[in-house]
Amino acid sequence: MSKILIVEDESDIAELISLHLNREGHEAICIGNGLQVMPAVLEQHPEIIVLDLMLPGLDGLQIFKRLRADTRTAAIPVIILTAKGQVTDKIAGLELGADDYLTKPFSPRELYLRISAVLRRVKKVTHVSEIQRGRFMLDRKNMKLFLDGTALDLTTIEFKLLTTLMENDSTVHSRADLLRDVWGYNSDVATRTLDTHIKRLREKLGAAGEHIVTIRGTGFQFQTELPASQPA
Amino acid sequence: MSKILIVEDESDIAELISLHLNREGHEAICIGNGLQVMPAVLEQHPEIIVLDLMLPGLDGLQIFKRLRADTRTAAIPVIILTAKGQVTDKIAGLELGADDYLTKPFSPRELYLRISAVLRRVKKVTHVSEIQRGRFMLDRKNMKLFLDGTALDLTTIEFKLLTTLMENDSTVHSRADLLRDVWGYNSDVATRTLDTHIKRLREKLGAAGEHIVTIRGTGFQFQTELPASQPA
DNA sequence: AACAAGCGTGACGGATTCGTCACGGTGACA
DNA sequence: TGTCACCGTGACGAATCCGTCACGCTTGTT
Repeated sequence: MSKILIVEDESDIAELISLHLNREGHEAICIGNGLQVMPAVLEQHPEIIVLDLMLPGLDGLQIFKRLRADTRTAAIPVIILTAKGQVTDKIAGLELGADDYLTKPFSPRELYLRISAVLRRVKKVTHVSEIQRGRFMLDRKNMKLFLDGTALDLTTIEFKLLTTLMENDSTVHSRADLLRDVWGYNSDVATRTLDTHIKRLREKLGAAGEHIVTIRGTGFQFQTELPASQPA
Repeated sequence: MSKILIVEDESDIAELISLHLNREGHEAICIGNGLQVMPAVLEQHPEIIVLDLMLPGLDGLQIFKRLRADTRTAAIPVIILTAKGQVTDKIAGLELGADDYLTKPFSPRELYLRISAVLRRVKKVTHVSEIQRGRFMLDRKNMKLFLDGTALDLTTIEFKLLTTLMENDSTVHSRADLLRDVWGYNSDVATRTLDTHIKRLREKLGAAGEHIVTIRGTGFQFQTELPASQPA
């Protein structure tokens, strides 16, 4: 399905991941040496890079910065692996432009889910500046929402929240996912904050607020097509 | 160069515009009847639509709404023509998702400039979610600016302002242009507001603020490459 | 050199926005 | 049917953001 570059020096971990990804239909390329990353990326054109920060020799952060600094590689999504507790403050300070972030130890399944999420996001989003969903039209460029052709003003957070929901409509976004996508990694917003913003969004959408559906115990979902309502 | 659809019932005006655009290397197609707009757009695939709001029969606003409601035509830039004073409140209320806006009477030259500006914007912007300029990387999707790899937080206006400047770097953006692009048409911000925001931007960029250059008497400009500084 | 227009800058008040909390309602499950 | 986790909602304070103004410097022109 997709080509994935894995930068990881511990060969057993790399192999485990690779095996699992292959089984899921992805093509995994493993690299243990940091110095080979740049050439490998330029040659192989992976769709995603999984980067372990703990590498012998070259620092993982350095690699990451170089990837982001080069025009040819800046757009490639990167998922960062790090040991628990290690360099977390450094990362927080960097506010890294990584697309996701995973702390060891983790299960291959977990990594696979993250990769899927990133792929989903990237493939749908990149190269589309306007999202059309039924009566809704989201204009990223001007940060505006059009409902039946009339413009609605949204705040920054409301816009990001709705964008995230609409990018992948009809899929359930868990609370954790939304918090991560909208607020970022190092966010310590309280539990009810998300609910409050969902509520404000629904308010602004008026009757169309029904398109934002609560999936109890899981999260929220944007439904472009509403199911036929039952008569009272 | 580009195919442009002109919807205008006064044939002399349409011809004048058409002539001028042809001379500038564009292909102009004229339509006088509102009902023919949709089929013409679907057949001809114009890059830009110039739409007169004052049409016999079908209302220009209706046409505009239909264009925006249809997925196949929603992304096409529209420049709206209107007589002075006419329906302005209606338009303000709509906050129309038009790409530009011209009040009659206007010179063909003026329209041409607007068209050029829109084309420039659209061609560069659409389909690119990240802008790379030297040490800067603008991430529209997450509304973040990366300077040498580290993230900077910008407010909504700051982000739009910088985006506008960076989209077309090394070209001078007049104050009027910036006010229009960042604040929108119906904005009544005072003269110094723009200056203040430019200042705040420069502050946040730190030393890199020098990339935002003042063109005295004209406007501002983003220079990706700074000229070699003179020794004191 | 003197003047005027254009621009940079600091300060300030109002408006918006955001996160948090408490409370009540609702659905799921035993 | 009762209990509990989960969710909706209103209110509130703090923080941020934004537009405006006044003042002074700079630039270029006469």
